[in-house]
Formats: sequence, structure tokens, C-alpha cells
Amino acid sequence: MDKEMMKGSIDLLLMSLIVQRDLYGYEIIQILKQLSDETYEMSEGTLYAALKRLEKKEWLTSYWHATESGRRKYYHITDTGKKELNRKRDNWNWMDSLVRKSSEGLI
Amino acid sequence: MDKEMMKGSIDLLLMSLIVQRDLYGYEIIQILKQLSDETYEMSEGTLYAALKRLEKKEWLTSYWHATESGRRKYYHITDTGKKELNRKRDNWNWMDSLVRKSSEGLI
DNA sequence: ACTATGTACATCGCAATGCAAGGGTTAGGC
DNA sequence: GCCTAACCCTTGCATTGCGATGTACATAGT
Repeated sequence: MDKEMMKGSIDLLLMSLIVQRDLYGYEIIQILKQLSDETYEMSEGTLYAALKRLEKKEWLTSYWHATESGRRKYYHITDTGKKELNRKRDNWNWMDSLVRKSSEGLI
Repeated sequence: MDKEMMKGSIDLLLMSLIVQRDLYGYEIIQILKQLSDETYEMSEGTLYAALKRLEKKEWLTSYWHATESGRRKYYHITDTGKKELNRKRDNWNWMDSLVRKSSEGLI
């Protein structure tokens, strides 16, 4: 897997998941692992740093929730975060389009 | 445009173009500008640094060519470079698939 | 009681890299 | 002479993915 190719995509991945429902960190790793057919396991260092970053930018908020077996920190997307998610989706599609055009035919 | 989203994609873009025919730096900027409908103009700092990096990794080679109106440094893809390009393409598709799955439905 | 494993969050240091800003050369038009 | 375009290069900065490491608690096996 290309380390550098993850850059910039991680935020999009996280926000794409969290917009669907509030999630906690550890859960996100499991979900991504499953969605990728066990080919990708986001490292905890990457994840928690990214979540913190997104919270600082006010695209996510967090709250603690206690269960019988410990505490979990859930993340929720903000309105600004939703706008940013749309921007990132557009960006992704734009980039995908450019990559495909670049592979096609040069004049 | 998302600066971080370019990371990891730049190599793929450059190699996708150069595999079709040998190109020189300045020309690449023009081509990308055109393919993106004038929405993207790669900065020279980014481009020349990237080309140098790819050459160091032996995915590209370069040669000078003199014309009537000055000199140009052309870039050519190596066999290793072609393999790497395929790897990067697979990676891109894998990532695209993960992004789309992440946007769909959580269980 | 001890040990290992799984769940859960956090921080630090490293390396990679896009970009802005700056520098340099040559050629042609005004 | 001066400006613009074509062409290449370097330095410094900020961002960020990841591995390593630390902490805490619960559960299960021996």
C-alpha cells in the first residue's frame, strides 16, 4: 500500500463514515478493515491524530460515553464538517477524473 | 483544491503522462492545465522536485535535447517505472473503491 | 494468582512531499 | 534597454501517515 496515497484521503474516509452515524475510534478501525476486505488496517497513531486534527478544525465534535465495559469517545460531524465533506468528495472526483484523463490519450 | 489530496497522486499523474511519450517539464505543466480545463496549474517547484525524485528512484531517466530555441530536459519511463505505474494505478483504484464503500452504507 | 489477549485512547519522532518564493538563462518583441 | 515567455532549479515551511511506545481496564485461560 502506498503510504503517500493515503494522505488527503484519510480525512475523506473518516468523515464519510462519521456522517452516517457517530462512531468511536476503535470502531472506525474495525469498519475500515472490514470494508477493505481485511486489506487495510489503519494504525492507531494515524487515526487518533487525524480525529484530533479534524476536531481542532471544528469539522467534528466528540463526547465521552460510558458503557459497562469501559469508556468510549464518540465523534460527531458538524455542519461545517458536512460542507467540508462535500468539498472533499468533489475534490476526489475531480482528481479521479484528472488521473483517468492523464492515462488516456496525449495529443 | 486540497493540497494534501495531491500527495501521492502527483507521481501517478506524471508517470501516466510520460509513459505515453517522452515529455519535458514545462510541457507537463501545460498538458495538465489543459486536461484539467485550466483548473489546475502544477507549480514548478512541485514538478521539478517530483521529477528529480522519480529519477532518483530509477522510475524515470532524463536526457537533454537542444532545439533552435534553447535546451529541454526530456523524461523517459523505465521498465521498473512501468511496473510502479501499474502498482500505483491498482492502488488508486483500490483507494477509490474504499472511498466509495465508505460513503455507502454502514451496518 | 498470574499471564495473555482484546478493547480503547494518546503522544512522540521520523520521513515524505506539495507549494510559495526566489534565482537563473535564453530568445524575441516593443 | 526592458518586458514577457519559455525553461530549469533550490530552499524553507507546514502538513501528515506511521511505527513505537505508554496507559488503563476487562476477560479468559492456566
